[in-house]
Amino acid sequence: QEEVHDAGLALGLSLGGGGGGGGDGPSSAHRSSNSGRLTLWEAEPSLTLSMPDDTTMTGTASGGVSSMSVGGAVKRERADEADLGEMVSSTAVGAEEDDDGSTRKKLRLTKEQSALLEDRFKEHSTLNPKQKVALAKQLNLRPRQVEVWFQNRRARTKLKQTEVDCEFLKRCCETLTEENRRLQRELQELRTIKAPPAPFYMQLPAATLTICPSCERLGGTAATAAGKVDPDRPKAATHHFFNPFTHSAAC
DNA sequence: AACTGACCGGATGTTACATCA
DNA sequence: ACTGATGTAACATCCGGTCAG
Repeated sequence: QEEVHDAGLALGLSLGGGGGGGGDGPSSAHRSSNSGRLTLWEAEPSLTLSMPDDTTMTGTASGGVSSMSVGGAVKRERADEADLGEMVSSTAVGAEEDDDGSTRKKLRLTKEQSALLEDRFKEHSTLNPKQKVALAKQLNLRPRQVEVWFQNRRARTKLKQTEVDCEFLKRCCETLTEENRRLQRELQELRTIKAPPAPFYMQLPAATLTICPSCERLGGTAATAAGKVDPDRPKAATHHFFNPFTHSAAC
């Protein structure tokens, strides 16, 4: 039955009850996670119809536990994946017992395992299937464990980064709030200064407003001709209008 | 309490196959 | 009979959330 099942999967055939139904009980599909499939980074055209290392496809089903979503669309292999029956870490400790399937397995990675995983994560936060299998072999772990470790690591790294970003934004917000308060106070002070009555020149037509009350210089052509005004500036900007707030910054 | 390995459910993308015009 | 488009099933992988040691 295993052979038929695996062969069917290797050829991409869907067996009646396969996949979903076959997911119940100890899984017979002890395949590498990407076996029989051509992925983008595996540019090997023959992979779609061939199963590399077919001899490993008959791995033991001992300890195999599989889970399946309600809809049956997704089946996960919690059990050993291809030829990994012996890959359970001999150094890791944890609840290996799975008497009724309800106890959650949990091991503790060794320092060496963690260090190597961290190193690889620093290089790349994701692994392709080949890298995953190779790393699992190197660590004496199941590929699934390596995969889960990377998933958790990504999630927790993202969480930490989110916290850092949140803290940064919080400080930005505080800074801006304080700045806003300061500017509001400044504005309030400026507004409370008794504004002088509008000078007579403010009531005159714009064409006549050519004298700056602050410096008493003529604006327009006269000032420009005197070399007091940047000739590149627009002509309108060369007029010396009185600004009660800035005391005529134009001067 | 914090950390962390494992799991679940949903989403998404890929591939093979079946069907139909 | 052949072909391209489309739908479906199976699967892998990822993520967010959660459980539990």
